[in-house]
This record gives sequence, structure tokens and C-alpha cells, in this order.
Amino acid sequence: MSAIADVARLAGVAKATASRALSGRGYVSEETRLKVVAAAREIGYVASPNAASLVTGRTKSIGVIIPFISRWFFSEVLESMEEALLAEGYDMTLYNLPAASPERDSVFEYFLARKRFDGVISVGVALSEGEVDHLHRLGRPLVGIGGPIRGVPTIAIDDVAAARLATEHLLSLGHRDILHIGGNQADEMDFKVHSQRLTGFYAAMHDAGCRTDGAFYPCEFTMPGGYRVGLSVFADPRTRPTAIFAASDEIAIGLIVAARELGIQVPADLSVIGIDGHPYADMFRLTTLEQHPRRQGRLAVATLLAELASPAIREESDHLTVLPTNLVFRSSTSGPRSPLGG
Amino acid sequence: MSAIADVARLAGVAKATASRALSGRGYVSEETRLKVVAAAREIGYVASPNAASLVTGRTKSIGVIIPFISRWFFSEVLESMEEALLAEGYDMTLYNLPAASPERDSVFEYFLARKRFDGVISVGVALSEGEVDHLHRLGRPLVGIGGPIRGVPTIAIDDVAAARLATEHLLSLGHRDILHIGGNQADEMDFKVHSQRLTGFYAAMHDAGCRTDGAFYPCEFTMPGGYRVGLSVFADPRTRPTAIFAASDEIAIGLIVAARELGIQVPADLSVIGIDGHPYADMFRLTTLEQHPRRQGRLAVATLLAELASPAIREESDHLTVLPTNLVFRSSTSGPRSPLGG
DNA sequence: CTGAAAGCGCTAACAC
DNA sequence: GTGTTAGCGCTTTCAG
Repeated sequence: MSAIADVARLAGVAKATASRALSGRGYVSEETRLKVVAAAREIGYVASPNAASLVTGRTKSIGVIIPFISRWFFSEVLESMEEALLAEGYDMTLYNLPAASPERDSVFEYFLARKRFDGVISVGVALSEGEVDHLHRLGRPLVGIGGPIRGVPTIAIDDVAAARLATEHLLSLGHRDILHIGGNQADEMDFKVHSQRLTGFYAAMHDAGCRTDGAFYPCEFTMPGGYRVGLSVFADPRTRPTAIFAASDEIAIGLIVAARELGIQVPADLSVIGIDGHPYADMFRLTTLEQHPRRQGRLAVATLLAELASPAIREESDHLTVLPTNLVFRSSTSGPRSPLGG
Repeated sequence: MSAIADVARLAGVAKATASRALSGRGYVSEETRLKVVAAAREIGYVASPNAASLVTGRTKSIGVIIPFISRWFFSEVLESMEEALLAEGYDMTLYNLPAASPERDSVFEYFLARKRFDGVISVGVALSEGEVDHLHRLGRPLVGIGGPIRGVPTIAIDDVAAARLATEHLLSLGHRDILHIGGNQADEMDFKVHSQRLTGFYAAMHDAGCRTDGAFYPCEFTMPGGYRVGLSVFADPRTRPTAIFAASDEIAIGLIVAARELGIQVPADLSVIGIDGHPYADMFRLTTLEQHPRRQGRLAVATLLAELASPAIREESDHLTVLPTNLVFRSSTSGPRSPLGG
């Protein structure tokens, strides 16, 4: 494969000149620039980023650490980031980061330590103090999605506020007998989304003077998880509410499937509201709070590239950019028809 | 950051010795090896893969080209490959490859040309002759998932056979009035999955002496896509079949949701079979043919690493490893209850 | 504006 | 077994 020396020889200039011409850094006469570019094209020259980064320290590649690839929110973020990065000429290297484990440590101690990237985006991972230090010590900018990280700009939605908003929507329709079905604190995801959404729910209910004991059912954070809990909760008329705030659209959809299977009409007999803006929301008539994963992804990339451009900002970059959630109405929420419990 | 020279100095040996001790290549006495390793740990030395690959040509990184990140099959493959690669110390760099477009070309001409990886895995992408040449010219092994690529080992299921099997299952239950709902040839995915599954369906139907005109309805290859077609097909009793072979589980689920919404009992009134082995199959009582994305991913990685280990194989590696599909019974298929059309 | 030379961090020959 | 030397492909002083 051709090296810059070949280009230089063909163009009749020195390696240094060819380098300047191709990279755009440093003075080159327009005439020689054209000659060099032509020569490069002729032999199909593509610079070796390895060699370049060895001297510049820049790799034109960014690392992404993420706990899941196949869950909707995460894959959506990933896809949007990939698009944005590719457009800027960056590679994206993926590190699937499990919860605390030897593999997790190896990502930090080995993979990330190799410094093959100019920056890191952490998606939905609450980094430990030690891990943040580790990353900072690499001297590479870091941007987060999903929740606050000390000394790191982060993009997120306000989970407490979103949960409160969703619950208040149901309350405003006249519901009093509302259940929250969401993640278990035990297998909490990072940034405590589960507890935060529960907190927002309780807050709204308390403010409205509603009872909350027995109003929360934990479930696995998936569609089948919601389905299973739905089957058991709806089977007993005594535990059947008039409305449900589900911690995610996937859970909400599982609940709707279970309800329909038991002959409960949604939204007629039961109102359901979720969070995410999942593409399936429409076909299940689900009202939802969009959290715009793609926008979060693009914003994270933009933030990272900005830091890369002017590292000066780094010192004081400790802010959390909170994206507003949008309430998207479909037809799954309506007033209570025949309140059974309140 | 510390370089190997620092380690060498601290251990009181030469750079080369330190390199040998750390990489395990070449003779080093156990005693010095320990000294070097201790020194490396002491200063937290991690080798720069950039510098190493500059001389060895190996990068310990593999590139993945893939058309979608957020569709179930693809994200599942991705996640399994990431796991397998990480375990072997490889980075995974992602290139989201759209259909023919300038961005697609740029992936080949710029990103892949940078040769930042030891090999490439192509997932669900039918590469053009030119693109295959392009990759071969890089001198890096290439492995595919999803369908045959000239001169490249590939892992796939046999789409025609799978479709035939699914259809025959319905036929064996006594159904005659079977519809196929699947992807449109117009926006065909790579490797012609759409047409191949249609072909398998037609073949089984013809063999059983069933009519097939009007038996195929195209739809978008998603859950909402199946839902929309389901609503229109099921609304008219004249077009309502006793059984359906859906080209994917997502389509199948959309169909089931639509059917239920129209008061059609699944599986009582309508049998549905899909392909994929989607995790939601159970909650929708869907019978499906598993195509094991995770196994395909792991196999692709293993194949690539094997080629990396002994490049000799490369010349004659033109085979297609066809993975068997497993019929997974849930409760969505049963004999016809009240055949309307046959 | 361009060229020559040094060197990024590492490994591979080849001496010793 | 270990050290010395050269050089991977590029960018970047620093002269000219």
C-alpha cells in the first residue's frame, strides 16, 4: 500500500510538503497542492491514521461505553451517534460495559487505557469516582448521557420531573387510583432511573392527596416483564387500577398486551402512560413522554467535538444539560370510566 | 504517559527485552520477565497499540459494517460479537452502512481504507463486486453474516428452506388458506431475504397443491408495518385466511396485535408463524423459527479470528455456513377452526 | 513557500 | 538470553 513518500515522489515534492498539502496545515502554494492531491488520487493514497496519531496524539476515533446494545433507547442513541461521528470523519469504537465485574475493570484498565480515541462518550453508565479519575487521567474529554457525572458535561432528561408530569397528566384526567409499574430498585440501572421515576410518581400522588401504599409494582424493565406483572395485577379485580404510569414504554406495552388478553379495554377501561417515545407506542395506543434518544446522541457528539476543538472549556465543564420531555398523546389516556378503587 | 522506555529503564533492561517480556514473544528469562512486569505495573504502563501496529501491521481491532443498529436481529448480532471480541482483546469499530449512497462509498474509500483493523465482519450487507475487491485489496480477512459473498466465508440461514419449513408446518396442520405477509421486493434488504422467503412460501404451497394468487401481501419490515397490513387484510372477511406465514417475528407480532384489535382470536381463529426467535414471541403466543443471531455473531468472530491466526486458509475460503433454524412452538399455530377460503 | 531531519512508541533482525 | 540498531508512516520543527 502506498505511503506518503510515494505521493511525494510522484508529485516531485518532499514528504513534508505532501503532508502539508494533504492535511491542509501549513503553507503550500495552490499549484503544488493540486499536484500533490492529483498524485494522491492517482495511486489511491489514504493516510495511515495510526502513523499520524503516533505523532499528533489525535486518532479521529471516539470510544463509546454503553451497558446494552440491543435495548431500544441505547441502540437508538448509538445509531444517532454513529451517524454524527461518521459525518465528521470519526470512527466509533464500542465498549459494552457490564455492571461492576472483572470485564468492566478490564475495559478501563486495558481497552480504554490504550488511548485509541480522542474522547469518550458514556451512555447510561454511572461511572464510579475511580473510573472518572481513570478517564480524566487519560487527558481525553468525556461526555455523558443519562445522568450527572462529576466534572463531566452530561445530557439527560429529568427523570423525577418526567415521572411527575406523567402522573399529573393522569391525575388531571380525574384518576385517583393510579399504579406505578417500573423497575425494581434491586437491579437498579445506573443513575437510579428506577427510584427517580418512582420518586416523581410518589411526589405527584402525595401532592394530589392520593394514597400510595401498594401503588407500586416492580417488574423487569422489558415488554415481557410488563406483560407478566400485568397478568397478575389485572387478574385480581381488587388490585386493578383505573390508570397506570409505566416507567418505560416497553413495560407499558407489555401491560397493555396483558390487559387486552384479560379482556380489559385499553384505553376505555384502563389508561396507560409511559416514557420513551417508542416507535411501537402508536400501534398500542400508548400515550408517552418522549425522551428523544437520537437528539441526546447528537448533542453528546456535538459537545464532545466542541471540547475536542477547544480543550480550554474542560476545566469548568461540569454541567448537566437537561432535555425536556415531550408529552405525546395517542389514545391510551382518558378519564376513569368506572373507578373500582377510589 | 509512560512509554516502554520508562519500563525498561526502571527494570534495568533494554527496550527490546521489555517488549519481549511484555508481549511474550521471544526468549526472556523468567527472572527478568518478572522484573519487567513489576516495573510496568508500578508505573501503570499500557502499550500503545498504535505504535505497535505501525510495525506489526496488527491492530487488535476489527471493523463491523452493518446496515442497522437498532433492529432486533442486528443489535443482537452486534452485542454477541462485541462480547466475543472483547474476550479476545479486540476492539470493535462500527460502520453503519446505508444502501448505495455517497456515505456508503465514503465508508469504503475513507474509513475502511484507513486499515485500522485486522479484519472485517459484514453483517447483512450484500457487498458489490467492487466493494469486495476493495476489501480484499486491503489484505484483511473478511467474514459475512446473512448471505453469500464471493470468496468470503459467510454464516447464514437458508431463507428459502426456512420459509418452506414454516409454510409446511401450517400445511401439516391442515391449513390450505394461508397468506404470506412479508417485505416488499421494492425495498428489498440485502441478500434478497424478502424474495427468498416468498419463494420458499410459494414452493411449499405449490407442492401442496394450494393456490397462491393473492396470497402475498407486502409490508414494511417492522411491527407497525405488520400491524397496518393486518388491519386492512383482516378487516375484510373475504381476505381473511386461516393461517399466516409472516416473514419476520416483528411483522407477525404486528399482525397479531391487529387481529386481536379486530376481535380475532389468535391462535384460535388464526394461526401465525414467524421467523427470528424474537424475545417477544412468547408473550404474543407466536410460533417461530429461531435463526439464532447471537450464535451467528459468535461464529463469525470465531471464523475471523481463525483466519487471522492462519491466513493460509484465505485462498479457498468461499463457503457458506448455513445454520439450521429451530422451530419453536408456542401456542400460535393450530389447525384451522373454520376455514373461510378453502 | 519548500526541504531535510528528527522522532512519535514500538517490534524485529541481528549481533553479542 | 539480552542489547543495539533500524524503521513502521507520518508530522513537525527548523533551515533555507
